Amino acid sequence: MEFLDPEQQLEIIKNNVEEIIPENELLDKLKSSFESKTPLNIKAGFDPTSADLHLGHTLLIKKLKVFQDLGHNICFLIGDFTAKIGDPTGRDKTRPPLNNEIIKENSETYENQLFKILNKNNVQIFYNSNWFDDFDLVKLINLSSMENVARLLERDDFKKRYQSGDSITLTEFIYPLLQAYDSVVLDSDIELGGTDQRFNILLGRQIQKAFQKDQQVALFLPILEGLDGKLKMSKSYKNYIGINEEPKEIFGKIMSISDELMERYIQTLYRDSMDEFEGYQNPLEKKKFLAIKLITEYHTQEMAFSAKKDFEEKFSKKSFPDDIPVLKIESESKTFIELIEEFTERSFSRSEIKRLIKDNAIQINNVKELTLQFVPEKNVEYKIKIGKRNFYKVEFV
RNA sequence: GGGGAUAUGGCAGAGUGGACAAAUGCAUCAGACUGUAAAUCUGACGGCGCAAGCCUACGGUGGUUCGAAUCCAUCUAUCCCCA
Repeated sequence: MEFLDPEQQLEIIKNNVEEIIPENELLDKLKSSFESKTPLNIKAGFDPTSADLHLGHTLLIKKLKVFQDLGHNICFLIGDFTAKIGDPTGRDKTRPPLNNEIIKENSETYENQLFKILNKNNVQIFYNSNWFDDFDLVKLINLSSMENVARLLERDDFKKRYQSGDSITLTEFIYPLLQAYDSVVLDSDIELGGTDQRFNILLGRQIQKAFQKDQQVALFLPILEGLDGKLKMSKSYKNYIGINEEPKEIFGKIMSISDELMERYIQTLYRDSMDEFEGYQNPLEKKKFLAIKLITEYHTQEMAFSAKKDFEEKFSKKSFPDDIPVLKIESESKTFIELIEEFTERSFSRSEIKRLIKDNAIQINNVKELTLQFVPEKNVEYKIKIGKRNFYKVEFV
C-alpha cells in the first residue's frame, strides 16, 4: 500500500478537528507508518446504548473515512461490555444500566449503519466483551492501581456531581479505565472522539504507557448540538436525528430547528462545503437545502426531493396527503370522541381529544368548527386532520 | 458503626394542616401569524364526565385529624459530617 506524504496526510486529517494531542506525535506516527509501509490503527468506540447512530456520530465516522481513504486501519470498537456500566461522561446522573438483549440488538444495527459511510475495506469491528467478559479481579485491581481518585475527581462532570452532592458509583470510576484498556488491546495509534471524551481518551495514553505500549494520539472532533440547541445530540435526550430515520422525519426535524441552530449545524456538519450554502439568503430555502443534503447522504437524492415535496404539500400548502390508507370504522351508537379514539388507535387520551376539539385542532374536510356532538355520515370518506401532523382518512360504516 | 439532611408532576423547583390537580421555568401540544414543524404572540398541559363534579397523585406503609404534600411513626433511597 502506498501512502501519501505524511505532511499532506496531516493536512487532510487536521481539517474540521478541534484538537490533536499531541500533534507532533501524530506527525511522527504518520512518518514511521510511511517509512515502514504499515497502516496505523485508528480506534473509535461506541457504546451501543441505542439502536441508531445519529448525526453526532457521523462527524466521527466521516473522520474515520478520511483515515480509511488514506489507507489506515480502522478499529471500530463496539462497547457492548462497557455499555452495561454506562459512560459517565457529561452525565449529571448515574446512567441506568442496559440489559444484554438490548445491547446485542443495538450492536447488530451498528454495523450496517456504519457502512453507509465507510467502505468495508480495512475495517475491523471489535466487541469489548471479548476481553472483559472473563477479566478477572486480579487484572481489574492491577488496572485500578494505574489511576488515582484525585485525578478522576478533577474531571469536570465528576467534580460537579461531587460538589453538588450527587451520587457517583464506583463502577463509573472504572468506566474510563476500561475504555483506556481497550486501547491497550487494540494497539491503538490514534483514538477519535468528541471533545467530551478528552479525559477518557487521554487516560488511554496513560494506561498504554503503563502496559509499555506505544501511546495513542488523541484526536478530538466537535460536538454536535441536539435539536433543542442546548444539550449535545444524544439518544437519551431525544434530540437527535438518526441516520436510519425516514426521510420525511429527517426533513421535518431539520425544518423544526431554529434558524440560528441551522447555521451552527451547517458549520459543524458541512464545514468543508460551506460555499454550497452561500447562495441562500432566505433561511427557509437554506434549511430545505440542508435537509436535502442530509437525506441524500444517508438515503438517496430522489427520496430527499420527495420528502421536500411532501413537506411543502403538508405544511406550506396545507393540503391533504394522498397516500393515507382509508380506515373503516364501525360507528353505530358511538360518540365522536369514541370514534376518534378508535381511528387514532388511542394515541390521545379522551381529555386530550376534548382539548383538541376545543382548540379547533381537529378538522374534518377542511371544517374546523366541530363540537363534541358531531355525528359523521355513514359510507362517506372523511379527511381528518388532527393538529399539524396527523392525517387520517376514515369511512364510517 | 454514630449523627444530620433530603425525597413533589416529563425535568428543574416552590409549597410546611384547609383557598392544592399543587406557584414558576423548561419541555410538550394546539391556535394565530408567517417565506419554515423557525421566530413571535395566545391558550392548554393527571384521568373520567356535556357539566356540576368524581377519582388518582407530592418516595412506600401505617397513624393523628372533620380535613395531610404539609404533623407523627416506621421502612426505603440518596447526600453530607464523624469513625
